[in-house]
Amino acid sequence: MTYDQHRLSGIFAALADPTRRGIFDDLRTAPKSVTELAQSHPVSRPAVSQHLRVLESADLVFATPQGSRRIYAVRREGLEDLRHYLNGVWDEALTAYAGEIASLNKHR
Amino acid sequence: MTYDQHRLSGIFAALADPTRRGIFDDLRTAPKSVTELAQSHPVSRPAVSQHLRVLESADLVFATPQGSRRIYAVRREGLEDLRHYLNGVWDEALTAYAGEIASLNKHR
DNA sequence: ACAGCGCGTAAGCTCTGACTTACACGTAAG
DNA sequence: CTTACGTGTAAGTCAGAGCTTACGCGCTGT
Repeated sequence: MTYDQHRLSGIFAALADPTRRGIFDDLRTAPKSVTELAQSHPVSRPAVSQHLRVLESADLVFATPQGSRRIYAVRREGLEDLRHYLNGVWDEALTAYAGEIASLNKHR
Repeated sequence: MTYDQHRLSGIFAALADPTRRGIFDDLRTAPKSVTELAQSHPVSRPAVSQHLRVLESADLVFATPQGSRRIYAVRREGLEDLRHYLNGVWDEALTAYAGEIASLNKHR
């Protein structure tokens, strides 16, 4: 359980940075090389490499060496934990909770 | 569109920190006061206040003054943007993308 | 009215993270 | 083989995040 929490933090942190999420979103369209990504984003190429490292560590992206280039592509399964978390927030004791809120507002 | 991006970053950043997400998860069970939250988490009370401020800025939480105390509760609608984003990642040109991956693996 | 609780905020410290330039190495191409 | 390309990594800088203690203020209750 705690281990999943660590994974979740990794995913959230990876997607929190605008530049990095921009790269991720860019890859959602089609797989691309590092220099190709660097041209579409206002940071240096090493910065892109570092962002990709973070995304890869969070299992959100994977690389496929092709000649001297490395083609990066998104890994949708990496978002499953996030989806589980989201679902958990939504369908968790909804009615009981709504009741508490109601009584809270009533007493104020 | 870009404005939503900013909101998204706020949500991701807010939930990226383990302590802060722990507080949020704690509130999912039931609304609680600040000192109550501080007792359940290994940080000082002011730290909890600061975390709550971040969560509130991200529209993930709201406060209800009750006497001298402030009762915090989760705000599930605050996660809608996140849900939209998640859905967007999943059902976005799935077939076309799969085709690219296939040809990529073939050529390597 | 006055002592105390509950909370927010300011000030300050430390550590992480995003970025840069410089370097090293494998692959491709002449 | 040598030149150029594509990439990862090291080193260093700078801003910001998370935490603490100290303080101030409104509400509570005796």
